[in-house]
Amino acid sequence: MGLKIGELAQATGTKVETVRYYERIGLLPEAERTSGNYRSYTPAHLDQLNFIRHARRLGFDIADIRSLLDLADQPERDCAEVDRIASGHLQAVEDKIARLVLLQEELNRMIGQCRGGRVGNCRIIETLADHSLCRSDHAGG
Amino acid sequence: MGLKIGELAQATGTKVETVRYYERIGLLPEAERTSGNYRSYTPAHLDQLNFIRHARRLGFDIADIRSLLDLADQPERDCAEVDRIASGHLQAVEDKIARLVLLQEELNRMIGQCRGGRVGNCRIIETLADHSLCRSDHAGG
DNA sequence: CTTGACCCTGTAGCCGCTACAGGGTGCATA
DNA sequence: TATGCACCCTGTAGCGGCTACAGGGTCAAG
Ligand SMILES: [Zn+2]
Ligand SMILES: [Zn+2]
Ligand SMILES: [Zn+2]
Ligand SMILES: [Zn+2]
Repeated sequence: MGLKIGELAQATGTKVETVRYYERIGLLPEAERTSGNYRSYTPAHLDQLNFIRHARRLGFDIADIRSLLDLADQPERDCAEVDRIASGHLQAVEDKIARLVLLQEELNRMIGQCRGGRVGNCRIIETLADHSLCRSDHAGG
Repeated sequence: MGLKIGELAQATGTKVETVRYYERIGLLPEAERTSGNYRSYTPAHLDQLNFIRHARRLGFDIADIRSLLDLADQPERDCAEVDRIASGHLQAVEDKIARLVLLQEELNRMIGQCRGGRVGNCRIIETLADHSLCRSDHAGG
């Protein structure tokens, strides 16, 4: 017979609750049940969960993973859509990095201007109170 | 009299609902009410909300902002704690950047290996299915 | 026959908002 | 005076991606 949920979880580095969550949202297909109502997983479940977890570790969101699983199920299709999803995600990652680097620079500047002493004279507090002391926009998003 | 919530929101680039949310969680002090039960904000509220929004735009979480507001209220104190909070946040930002750069590299590799064609031969799908095709750990966290 | 590790369902919480629904207020205009 | 409209009020639920219970059932070992 198949894997119990705990075995599947362990084999994929997932928490048991997360496996159940994936089933609940329809990301992982429902497993057969044993006579005692335990879920019983197949190697196909194992593969799919590994795919999901790997994609998650690469930062794909669940909607993207749904699409990717769907595509992976149609091997005859052109992979342009796969490429589009991956490239879109890469772009999002790059945007995030760019925003974080702006924050990093601004925080470095702020912290570098603090010479110790009292809060009343602290450049960090002053800068937080007044964005015009910032160099970059570190905008919103 | 003071500012209405919509005016305060506009003046600080905040949504009205967000202002009420900050009040609800105790981040922004409660405003006086007019006879018609409208909130009426003072310049002190304006300053504090600007501080909060700026800190948020710099990525500080609400717990940190609470501490920073608390410290800003005690100008005689040593600013070491301020420094500690800001440096801790900077460190978190740098960790995030490092993780995202790993993802970026791995995604770039994946995408670069796709030569078009069918999903059944797509390197992106293959890599998602098998982490051993990855170069880095792009770990968890 | 009991212990203890595992499994089940269902629900609520995390963060930082955002988005209603369903009502009240206040001012301008007809 | 009535009507319209922009704004305000409270309360609650939803987002994503889990995580953490509570309160019960199952199963193998000793
Ligand atoms: Zn300082
Ligand atoms: Zn700034
Ligand atoms: Zn491809
Ligand atoms: Zn990998």
